[in-house]
Amino acid sequence: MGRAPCCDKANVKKGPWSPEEDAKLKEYIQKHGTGGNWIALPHKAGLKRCGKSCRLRWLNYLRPNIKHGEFSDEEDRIIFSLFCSIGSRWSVIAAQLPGRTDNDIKNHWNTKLKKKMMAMHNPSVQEDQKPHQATLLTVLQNTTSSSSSSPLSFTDSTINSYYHHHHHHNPLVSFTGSSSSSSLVSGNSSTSANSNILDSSFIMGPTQNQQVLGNMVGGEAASCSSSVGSCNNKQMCHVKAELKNVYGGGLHNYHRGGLWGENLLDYGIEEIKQLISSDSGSNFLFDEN
DNA sequence: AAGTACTCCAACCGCTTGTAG
DNA sequence: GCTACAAGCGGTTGGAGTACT
Repeated sequence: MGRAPCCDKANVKKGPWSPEEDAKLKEYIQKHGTGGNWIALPHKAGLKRCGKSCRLRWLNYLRPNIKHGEFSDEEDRIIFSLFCSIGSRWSVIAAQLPGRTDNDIKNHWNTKLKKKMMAMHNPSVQEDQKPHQATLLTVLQNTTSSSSSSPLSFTDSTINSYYHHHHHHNPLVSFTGSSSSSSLVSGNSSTSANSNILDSSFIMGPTQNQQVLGNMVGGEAASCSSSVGSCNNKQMCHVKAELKNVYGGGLHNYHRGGLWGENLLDYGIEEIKQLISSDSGSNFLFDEN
């Protein structure tokens, strides 16, 4: 059986795009748009390419306002922060970074940020160890104990200012803390003691509904180690449902009765710290298994 | 200078999701 | 509700470029 091919592979060119092909595709789309049908587009545009290939080329390279080149520290911070919140949902992360594509961010993560994170997580860690093996907790701890000049250190003001400036709403990472201490969670001993729990856990809201904030794509319990796309666990489905809320219903619907039982925006940074470092036996640290 | 190892990124593959009929 | 198809997505790969020995 198997899946039917999306196009006639025999008559389709593969590999790098030539400048001529780029020009054809760009010209066609600028004139006629995509028409909502990528499958038919290459034929109409006179290209011997798969529709998927055209779509990818357009979205990742030819589309106007695409930003190429170095990622700024601020972008790094945002990517890192969102990764901690929702995992490898590159398209969602890309939506928060105007001009960046999911592919771009994914590549950037895999080639740069992953290593930075591993270095922070454990300087002696082997290169081939997957970033998934780091926990949200350790990341946060490292993050917060780093100097503010670190590319991977966050400030609530940094993130807030970014979103206020660009998007008004940040559904996934919003801190209302006014403290300049720049930490989401303090790296205190109580959190350290819970690291093993967090290794295979999701961070849960303080309420009993046990909805998922998001996972750190970590650990076997999460079973999302290699592919979120193919991950069929219910946590991921839940994240997707929440994201749907975010983008479909807006921020205010997102947290209400959702992740935290109330709007996360209503929490100050200190309260968030408390939530995270609170009683290890509570539902806050909830091991799915 | 030549060979090898490593890095980066464009592009591909195949699975999931959305939707029209 | 079911099926088929297209779009979207995320993981993976291949090759070009660069660094190292």
